[in-house]
Amino acid sequence: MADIPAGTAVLRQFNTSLVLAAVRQARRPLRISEIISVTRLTRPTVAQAIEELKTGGLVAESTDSPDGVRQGRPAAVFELRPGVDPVLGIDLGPHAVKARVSDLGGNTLATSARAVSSPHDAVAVLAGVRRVIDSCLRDANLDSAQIADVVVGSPGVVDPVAGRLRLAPSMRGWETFNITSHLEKEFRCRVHLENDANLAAVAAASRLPGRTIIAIQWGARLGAGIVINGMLHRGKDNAAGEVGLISFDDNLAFDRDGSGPLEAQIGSTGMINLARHEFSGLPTTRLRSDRKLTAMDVFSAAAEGDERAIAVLDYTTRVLARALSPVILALNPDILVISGGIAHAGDVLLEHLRRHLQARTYWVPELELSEYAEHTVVIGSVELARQHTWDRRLTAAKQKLELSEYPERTVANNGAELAW
Amino acid sequence: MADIPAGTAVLRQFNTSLVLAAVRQARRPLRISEIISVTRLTRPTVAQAIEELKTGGLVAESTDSPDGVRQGRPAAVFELRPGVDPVLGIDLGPHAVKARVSDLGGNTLATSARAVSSPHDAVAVLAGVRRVIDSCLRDANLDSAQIADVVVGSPGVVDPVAGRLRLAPSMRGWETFNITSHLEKEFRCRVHLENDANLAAVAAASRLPGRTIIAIQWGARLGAGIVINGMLHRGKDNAAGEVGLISFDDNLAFDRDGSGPLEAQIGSTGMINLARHEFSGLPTTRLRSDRKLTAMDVFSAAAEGDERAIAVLDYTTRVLARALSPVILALNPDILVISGGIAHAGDVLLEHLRRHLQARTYWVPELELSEYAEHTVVIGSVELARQHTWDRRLTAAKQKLELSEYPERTVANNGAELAW
DNA sequence: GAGGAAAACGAAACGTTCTTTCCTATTCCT
DNA sequence: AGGAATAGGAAAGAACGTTTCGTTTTCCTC
Repeated sequence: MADIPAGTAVLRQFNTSLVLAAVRQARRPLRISEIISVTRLTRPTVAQAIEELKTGGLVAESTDSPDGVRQGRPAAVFELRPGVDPVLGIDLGPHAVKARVSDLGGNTLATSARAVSSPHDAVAVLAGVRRVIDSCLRDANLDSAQIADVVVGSPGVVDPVAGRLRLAPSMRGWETFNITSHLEKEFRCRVHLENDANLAAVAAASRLPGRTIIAIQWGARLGAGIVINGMLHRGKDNAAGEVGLISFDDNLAFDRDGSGPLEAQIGSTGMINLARHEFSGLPTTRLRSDRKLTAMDVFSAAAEGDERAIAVLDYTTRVLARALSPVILALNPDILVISGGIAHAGDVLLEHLRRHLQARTYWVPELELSEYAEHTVVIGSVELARQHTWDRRLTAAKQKLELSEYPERTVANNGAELAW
Repeated sequence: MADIPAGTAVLRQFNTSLVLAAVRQARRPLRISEIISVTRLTRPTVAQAIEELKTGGLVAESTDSPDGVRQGRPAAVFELRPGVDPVLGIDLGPHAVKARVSDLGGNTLATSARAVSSPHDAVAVLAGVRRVIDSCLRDANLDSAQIADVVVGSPGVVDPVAGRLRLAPSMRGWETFNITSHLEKEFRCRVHLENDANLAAVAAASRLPGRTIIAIQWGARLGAGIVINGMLHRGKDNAAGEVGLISFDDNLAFDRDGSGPLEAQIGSTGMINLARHEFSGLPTTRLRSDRKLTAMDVFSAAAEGDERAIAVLDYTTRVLARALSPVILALNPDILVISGGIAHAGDVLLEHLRRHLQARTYWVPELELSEYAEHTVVIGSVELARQHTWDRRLTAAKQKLELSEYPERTVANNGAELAW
């Protein structure tokens, strides 16, 4: 019965968590009196909690002099200890592998990136992953055992139990490889695998707490991450956000490379085709018609006003608006964020998309380009890793207040153990 | 500083809430020893909390003898006191007005319904509302002052601040009438206005806690209620779920009666048109072709195997599948629930819908007809009212642990009040 | 330069709550 | 009728937060 002794100790834990949450939300060094007014606790309580957090290494006294009050004895100010609970985010992209280390407070401690030449070669990619990780750890002067959480971002649908990928046609060979358990051998913490569009949504949500966001990851594939009131929505079997599979006729046909109908049409290869064939009649000053035309060429040409590139943009945004308008009408999100290479097309993209959405959705959400550009997914992964770590640090107390499962029936049999 | 005295008293409140939550979740009379094992509190603590809840009138000792254990001194068992915190749900439907009273434990205390002949006449509808309310209160032997919460369901988009309707074309005249403040004069509690499809979703969610649900309210209009992991999603400006506005061409045109493109096509009038004109070439044994053909005729004919009616169903479910497949791909919900008159078509409806969804969504959610039939919206409204009441009863303690807003800056000016 | 005001910090007394421990009460089984 | 099993109750002890008071440090004014 006394397995988990509770009591007034949970009160202490709660108040400590409360103080920690206050320090977190402030995002600046805080004086004790400020914590008092925010948490509505009394001075001795706050002081004791701060003391506990200091000995636990979570907060530290800041050397900055407190601003604002200029009279009386200067207060000691406290902040999250820089460098505490370092977390690692990894972006397993189709073209490059990126890593980033951040601490609990959100300070970036190190970053690293490497181009990937053969994304289908799991061994080669894995070697690249190891190098960016090592580089980050070295730059941040950290040992792998100190990392508090790891999040790996990748295209494809993540298998929730096995930590592997399902339906990841752009990364052939990865479906059979369990990257999380592979990495967990090197770290003393959990390693989480997450869909890249979901991470783009998490990155956007970190700037827009509590809002409802649809983040479109628009590159070779087309995926969406959905954040509902600040919470990432993964859907049944982690399979939410597969908007690339939206089709306009009655057949869900997959491409040779595993693309769904929508991403085949308006993904980067589709856009190149449009520029080379469907809209080849339109004048262009910046697009070459040889085989080396890339999607990025189209984007930058559109940003510079090239007529043919803009026609491609107009067409693809119209198709995207057709595909997404049911989702927008159903969810009515606050913001639609576009990330991926196409974000380089700039405001032209948003203008066309807005026009097409206005024709179909009645309420058009705010439209935004991801300000993190090609770093969106790494940033999202460190952000998610930080969220995991925060959850662990803050819910230790709250878990004690949650209910256990109910026994089906209550049966006592002489002296033997009870049925729950 | 001592405005809100906290202390060990919050611990008491927490534990009391915990015990209350345990009694709630159990849905059967509970012995103290069961509460102990579920809450992991000690016996004196649980006993004290029960005592407090008993004097507060929330729980009562049940007269049923406890089952399971058949040895030793029989334990007292406790349950939510029947009749505590009665709540009122009202369905302001286009054809009928319904009311229902339930207590905190979910026991239905009274129901009432009245047909509405002229839904555009606000005065007449309001008179009907008053009669069903009076009837319910009389049957439940309650005074309006005892009602703990009121939820009114209605088609249309609910204005979040004013408690009025926006965009409610099927209920003309209601946009200018503030029904919540009108009713709040009679009750001593808040009156909430809520979209009917949202309430259908809440009704479904009460049977399926924690799941992600899309509830389609399919009648003259077409609306969706969306529940994400057990939480109702209202969207920006409460405007989520307006799937009736989905269009397949590039123009969002509204009908004469304010219907959106999709609901004009496959709403009940659209279905009647299909049965009378587009599919008039198909044989029918049960459908009349005069002016009095109703949508309900089509549904029941389809349930009985009528060829023409089934063709209508096949066409409309195909259109619905086209419209909803982007939403399903984006959210990947656990369940899609269909409510409204069309649910009378029975399993034929689901079979056709499933076939069309399979062609477009890769993962098809479970499909269900609302088992509450035409009472879905009233049931959802009492359910939401119960949720409101539970939130108030359980979060009294939790609010004390939330943070206040942060001051912009901390400035002290001699003796004057601080800047927060 | 001295005194006062303002703000921060520290410590002890006090009250409330939970936990622990022991004992009593009731019922069924042998 | 006695024992075992379960429920219920009461008192001692520990932990925590609150209150209250006094001390320290700095800036401002005279």
